[in-house]
Amino acid sequence: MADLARELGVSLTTISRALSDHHSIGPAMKQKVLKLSKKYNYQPNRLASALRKGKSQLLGIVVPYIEGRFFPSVVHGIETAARKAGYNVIICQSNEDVAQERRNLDTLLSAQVAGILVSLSRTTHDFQHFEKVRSRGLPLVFFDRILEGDKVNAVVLDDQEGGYISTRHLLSQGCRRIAHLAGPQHLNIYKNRRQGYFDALREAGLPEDESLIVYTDMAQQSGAEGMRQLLAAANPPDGVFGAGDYCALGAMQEARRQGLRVPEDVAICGFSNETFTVVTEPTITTIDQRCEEMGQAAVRLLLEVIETNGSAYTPRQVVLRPELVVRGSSTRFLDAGAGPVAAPTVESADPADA
Amino acid sequence: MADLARELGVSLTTISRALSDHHSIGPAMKQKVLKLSKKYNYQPNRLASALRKGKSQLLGIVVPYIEGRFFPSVVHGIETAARKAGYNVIICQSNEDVAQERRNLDTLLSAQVAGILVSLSRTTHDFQHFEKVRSRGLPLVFFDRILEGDKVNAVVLDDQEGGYISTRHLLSQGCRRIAHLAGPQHLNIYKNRRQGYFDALREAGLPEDESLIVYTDMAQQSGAEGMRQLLAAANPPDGVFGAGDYCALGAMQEARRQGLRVPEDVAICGFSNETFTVVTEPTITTIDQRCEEMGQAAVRLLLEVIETNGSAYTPRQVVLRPELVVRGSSTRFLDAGAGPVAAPTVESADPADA
DNA sequence: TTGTAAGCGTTATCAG
DNA sequence: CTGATAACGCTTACAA
Repeated sequence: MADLARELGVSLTTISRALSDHHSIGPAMKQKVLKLSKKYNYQPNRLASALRKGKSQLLGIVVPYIEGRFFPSVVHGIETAARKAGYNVIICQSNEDVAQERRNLDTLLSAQVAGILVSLSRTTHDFQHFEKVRSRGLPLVFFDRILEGDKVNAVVLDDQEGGYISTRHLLSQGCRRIAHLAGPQHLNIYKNRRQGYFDALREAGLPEDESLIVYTDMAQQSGAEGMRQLLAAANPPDGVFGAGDYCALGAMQEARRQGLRVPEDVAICGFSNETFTVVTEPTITTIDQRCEEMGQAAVRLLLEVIETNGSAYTPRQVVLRPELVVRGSSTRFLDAGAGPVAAPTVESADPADA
Repeated sequence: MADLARELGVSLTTISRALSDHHSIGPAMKQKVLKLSKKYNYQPNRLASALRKGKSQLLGIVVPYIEGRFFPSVVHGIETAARKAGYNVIICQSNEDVAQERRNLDTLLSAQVAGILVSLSRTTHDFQHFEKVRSRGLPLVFFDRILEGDKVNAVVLDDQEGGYISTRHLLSQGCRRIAHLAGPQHLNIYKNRRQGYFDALREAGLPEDESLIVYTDMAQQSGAEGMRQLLAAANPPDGVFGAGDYCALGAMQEARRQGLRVPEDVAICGFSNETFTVVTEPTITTIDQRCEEMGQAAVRLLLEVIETNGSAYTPRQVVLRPELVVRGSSTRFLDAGAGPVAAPTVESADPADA
């Protein structure tokens, strides 16, 4: 900047104003400055700018890890939305460890981020370490994994709705005895998915039948075992709603192993829209968690808080509607009259060149 | 810091020295400062520090995107290694677009990162936009997707070796007519995988038989079609090396559809160790690309360059050895005498709670 | 519309 | 071992 000022015979201030599009700057001068800055390949030093302004253009992300399908997709959504708004993101992993999560927060505070997006580690049971963040008035938004009961900004998926539309879909496909492969009930997401399942049954006038529920650890093998158990019963199910894709897959494989046809003899739905659901035979009907949208919504909410800076902002919760993705494992015939359900999507698994 | 100085009646300099563990500081004073800084919950301002020192503790990453299996895993490796060395990472996506890649670089330069890690976008065909980086003397390391012929620091996978060990494994399982589902040959990775396949055949005294090679676009469906073609021939293969997991899966499904047993009638290997390879029936033998290690190696290399700052550093290429992961689709009997090949691994697909 | 000067929080230099 | 001071590159009152 100093070089430009010297060469144009103006002050640093003028240069600064021209570059940052300040209102009180002549268009002629602005053009001159911009042109010269191009020529000199000027790169603004955002550190200096942020230091002076007391606000950087960085957003901090804390996630348990960056693997599997869910978090990378959310991060992808966050990065994309953040960049669009002129922000960069700095990523931290807690590795499911509160202590590391605390250190992550310190790091982000030190980096003077403009706001923080967090999905809690599994070992986080209180908000103590977020007090420091809050006391600095640093905007904070949680996504997916949150602690209940606290008034915080958050973006979450409506898991209950997910269980509901999934079960409803099975009903619409003619299933009348629908089993549920449930997850650990101390985790909210699984409790809610189960509740949605109950809701749909009740709505259809069907009884809650505990013998149709198998509690699993969500693994493929556990799903297969659950299925074995269900099929061994006197009155086996004609539909299965799995709380996750892995256990749904295990169930499907077990059913086929026993000579049953999927979906004709037993229809199956999973949850999460894992990558593999599109490569199995048949492909698996599942619930999409709107990972990208979650990231985008989280950024949107965060920017809102950042912009309404200072003024008392009432914490807000954004609840995303899950999306039913109908595929082969549940498609007995095209859906009719069961509400807005998409026809089987044609999806191609896109192999990356890596 | 000013508060601490006032309260302790010493100068800012002393505080700074105590906090940054400078040698010329009394242990007594150091303790006092550290203690008080804890009490006041002092957070260093890394922006100010970086501004003054002219070097931040940030590493920049530019990847085409953060999805699928490969890039998230590499990023995970990078983040982990970087954090261990006291660095944070800023992530940018190029979305396979050179123009965006250029902007990403500008962003990172502006953020005053200490070094940059890049995996090139598919539309990048020259290094022009990296000149700016190089001219600033900013350390630069490429990984996975690089431009050949240039002398740069890079970490890549030995794809040829991958094709070689995969084919060799099939040979060791008794296969004698091994087909190859090849990828687009203008991409180096696929050309190299095919070359490794040839190498293994030649070593075993088997001829290169073009009728055993089908060129695919790597998609599942394309693999199925390729398999159909191969099986329709007079002399069908008893083993298939697919250049990717998706096409290998398609081939496997087609073989089973035609009543063949996998691996007994035809053994199959894929490439990339995609997540789904562990949930199929049978599970798919594949080549692991060492994603984590690639990230770690890239960081290691970058830090080396950063540390040997200024002095002429000769570009170095790190070549990672791919790892054969033996699973059901190729295991006819336990391997013996074919070199160091792992026994079938017991892996569990770990469903995330999300 | 432009310029002057102070200052963001830290560290390097030089002098005690 | 400690302190005063300048400086990193940029922004912003305030003054002209």
